[in-house]
This record gives sequence, structure tokens and C-alpha cells, in this order.
Amino acid sequence: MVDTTLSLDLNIEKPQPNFDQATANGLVEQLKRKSSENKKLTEMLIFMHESHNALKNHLTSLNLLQNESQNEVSKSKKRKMDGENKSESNDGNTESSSYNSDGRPKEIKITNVSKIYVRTHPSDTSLIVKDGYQWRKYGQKVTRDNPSPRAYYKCSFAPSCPVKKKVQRSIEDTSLLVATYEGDHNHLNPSQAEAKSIPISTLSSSPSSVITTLDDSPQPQPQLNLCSNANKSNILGLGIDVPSSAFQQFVVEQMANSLTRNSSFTAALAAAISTRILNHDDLIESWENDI
DNA sequence: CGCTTTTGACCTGCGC
DNA sequence: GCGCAGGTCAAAAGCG
Repeated sequence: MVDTTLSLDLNIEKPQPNFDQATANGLVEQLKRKSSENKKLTEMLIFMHESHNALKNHLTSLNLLQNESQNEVSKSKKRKMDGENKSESNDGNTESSSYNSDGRPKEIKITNVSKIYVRTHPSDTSLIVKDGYQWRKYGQKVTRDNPSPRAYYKCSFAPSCPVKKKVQRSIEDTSLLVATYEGDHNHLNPSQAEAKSIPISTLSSSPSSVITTLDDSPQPQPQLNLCSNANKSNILGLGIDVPSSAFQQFVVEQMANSLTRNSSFTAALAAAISTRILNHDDLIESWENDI
């Protein structure tokens, strides 16, 4: 899917012989723009690395939790901790369950939960995350653990779409918006239809923010692949060696599932690849030859 | 006029 | 049962 669009993109972007000075200037501007995009994507990768470290800490805390439960901590405390981590488990799926007064489990509702981190300009105080979908705000609350308000949105593109999202500024970095999505869209992304006729590189031509995605679950991130060697897997860089290629394959599959679930990520990735290719020396060389 | 945003009230679940 | 916090509702206001 990406490859096809990418090649189309390259055919469009590749300079043609016998073009005039205006075209050359345009291409220079285009290269500058691509360089700028590349810089932003580099920032995104840095942030993903930070997210990886956060996940690592999260996994460590989960291990501590597991040890606590094994030591039979008080039931009330465990319940509270379970509630706090409920949305951060199950491979990005939240299992919202509770019990009736008679002890029988109530209806179990499973929804997909994912998070998107959006870097915004520090002076931008709005709680708006442009993700291609159409949202209607239905509430705003100030939560106890974060002084910045949390905004509640429902997907308004399709009347029956059950997807909700919560947007709140990160308590550690106020220029970072954290958008939490719950549920699956039962319609196409409005921007995806347009994307079929628009080169990938233009999708991120003027991003006001840098978007990266992160599932709630402590899933492996791309960096894992980079630090693993032929015989052993170092789980999230924690120094836990797993001598299993099957485990590696499982990890890779989980990563792929996690990352490809989000259209914003795939679009950004495709744009990054196209930018890299466009910045390649070969292209510049052929361009100079054409001139 | 219709859609979106704002915001106080209300609902629900949980802990004590 | 009560209080707290998070989430949702809905009327009013704003806007194109």
C-alpha cells in the first residue's frame, strides 16, 4: 500500500529535463521544505525514544506490582492499582468490566484504547489534536492529578461512530498534548479518501505539530529491534536476555500490529521514507545534471 | 439556522 | 452512607 503510493509520489516529485529556472527554484524550495519535515520527524523519533524509556519504567513498575500481588498485599490496594492500570494492559485493549452486587460479572465491554502524543507550540493553549477525524467536544474537566483541563470529544463524522477521545496536556511537558482514543471508528478516516489522490509527502507538508503514537500497553517499541542481537533479545533494554528467536518474531509482530493500527503513524512513516529518498544524493546529482 | 463550544449540573463508581 | 473524582448531559451562547 505504502510502496505503491510512494512510487507515485516519487514520479511526481522527480525533476523533469528541460525545466526552467522557476521550476528549479520551486524544487529548491521543495527540498528545503522536505529538510524541514525531516527535522521534525527526527524530533518525533527522539520523542519516541523518550516514550520507550517511559514504557521501560512502566514495565518495571508493573513487575513491582506483580511482586506485590504475589506478596498478598491488601485487596483494596490491589483493586485500586488494577483500576489505575486497567487501561494500560491487554495489548491496547481495555476490558471494562465490573461486578454486580451479587458477585456475578456484569457485561464485559472491550474497547480499543490508544494514545497519541502531539507536540504543540508552547504558546498554543488549545486542546485540539488534528488527526483527520471530525470531533465534537462534549465536556471539559479539571482532573486532580493534572492542573490543565481534560477535554472530551466524540467522533461526529458518522452519527453512529462510538469512538471517543480525551485530550489533556502532559503534566511534565505542557507543550505536549496527550490524546487518548477509545473504541474503533466504524467509518473511513475522512482524510484517507483524499490521501488516495494526494502524494504522501504533501500529507505532512505543513504539520502544526509532531504526532507519535503509543499504545497504553507496555508493548515493545521499534528501538527494541535495534538493540537485539542474533541470539538474544534484550526486552525493552532492561537487560532481560531471552534466547528465543520465536520470542523475537512475536515481539516484531506485536510491534507491527501496534504501529500499523494507527493511520497517523503510517502516514508519518511514509512521509519520512519519501523525504529520505528525496534527500538522497542521487536525486540531487541527477537534478544538477539535468540543469 | 444549524453546528460547535462552553460550562454547571448530574450520574456513576470507588474508597473510607 | 457519604464524599470525592471522573465522565456525561444538556441548555445557553457563539459563530459562520
